[in-house]
Amino acid sequence: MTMKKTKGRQKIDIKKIVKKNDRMITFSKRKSGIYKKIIELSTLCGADIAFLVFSAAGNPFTFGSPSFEAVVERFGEGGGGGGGGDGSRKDDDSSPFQRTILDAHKKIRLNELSKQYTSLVDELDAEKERMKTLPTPAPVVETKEWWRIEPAEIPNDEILGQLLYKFEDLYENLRNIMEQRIREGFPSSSSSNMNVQGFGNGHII
Amino acid sequence: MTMKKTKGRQKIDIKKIVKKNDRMITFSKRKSGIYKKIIELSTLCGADIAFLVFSAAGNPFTFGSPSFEAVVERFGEGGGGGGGGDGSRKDDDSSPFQRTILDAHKKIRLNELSKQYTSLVDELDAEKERMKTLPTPAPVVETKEWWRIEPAEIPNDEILGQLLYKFEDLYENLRNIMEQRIREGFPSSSSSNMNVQGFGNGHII
DNA sequence: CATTCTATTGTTAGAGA
DNA sequence: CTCTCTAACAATAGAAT
Repeated sequence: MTMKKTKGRQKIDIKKIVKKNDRMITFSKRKSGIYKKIIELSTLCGADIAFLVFSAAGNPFTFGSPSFEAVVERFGEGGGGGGGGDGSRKDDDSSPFQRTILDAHKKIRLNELSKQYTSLVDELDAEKERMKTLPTPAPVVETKEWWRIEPAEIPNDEILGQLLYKFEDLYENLRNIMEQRIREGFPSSSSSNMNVQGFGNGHII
Repeated sequence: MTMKKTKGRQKIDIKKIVKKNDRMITFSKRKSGIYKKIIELSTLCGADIAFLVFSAAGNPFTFGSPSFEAVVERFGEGGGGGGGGDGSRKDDDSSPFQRTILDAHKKIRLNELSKQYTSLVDELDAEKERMKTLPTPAPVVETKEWWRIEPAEIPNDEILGQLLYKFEDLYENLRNIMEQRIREGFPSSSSSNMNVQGFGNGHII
């Protein structure tokens, strides 16, 4: 007789998968499926997309088109967000948008934070480039939990020293930047025109 | 004769849809499709997801589970990001993760920025609540482009005055907070343990 | 931009590597 | 967690609202 090779796709209820292994498999496959959908939507419609997901185990994954960071930055630059932004598991692009004054502030604030983040990333990228030119390039420490770097994981003290120096240098740099920004003060809302360009349109470094 | 009611789904190439109207329709439908996929992935696997998309027209839409903002905040709290983070239209969760020192810095920074953003949002939410209790609740200004609020759109000068006062008050508040944080200084990397908890685990306000 | 209808294409559950 | 295979399910192009 002709046995079917597989049972084929089975209908499942949309509720938490109990078996850990099955859950991980589904997570991996469906995440890939969404990535594909994102690429398709971006390509077909010329949309910019950022996607961020934490697995049940707490591992983060980011994906974006044209790139995760570029889209997040664009969000900060004045694209604005959806509506209330409080809804749990609910679409927040109600139409017409409830763009309240509160939202305006959130955007202005996020814009500034994003700018700071962007310039820091640029600085770090430059630093990364400089370190590449070192005679003995420092081996990269690979840890799943970056905030728990054990001393034993650092190959040798020389490299550790180099890294610590770089860290302190960068912190110093950032501190100076923030102090300068505060001395300059924030623009006050003396006009109803709250264009974000008032915060400066270039990198702060 | 029995004419088919529709042509059914047609195969299409994944390239930019030329006809503007068709593109908008596809954008709307596929965006909804991805929202559904996100809810399913979140429910099935217990994952937290944030999704952000800009339409070709530049309109932003956010979606998330359990909520867009909660997931972004979690990202800042130490979840860390994917790998290199530079790839255009490419998955950045290469395995094993290339969690470089650069990434660690980006996360620490993002963590702090996110904290500031979160506390500002909290403050604004509280402010929003207080304004609700006013005798004459201020009508909300609805504009698609929040950064271009024309004076004519403000119902009357009394409400405008109220709003401007609130804005300046909030800016003042934030300025003080940032100055205080800078006086306290940032933790230096004197230890290899760079746990983000060093930045404080509560709101800064 | 959002929705509905239907035929058709695309995605994926289960099992195994 | 990732990847392959196959038979079912599920998403969606096109047209119209």
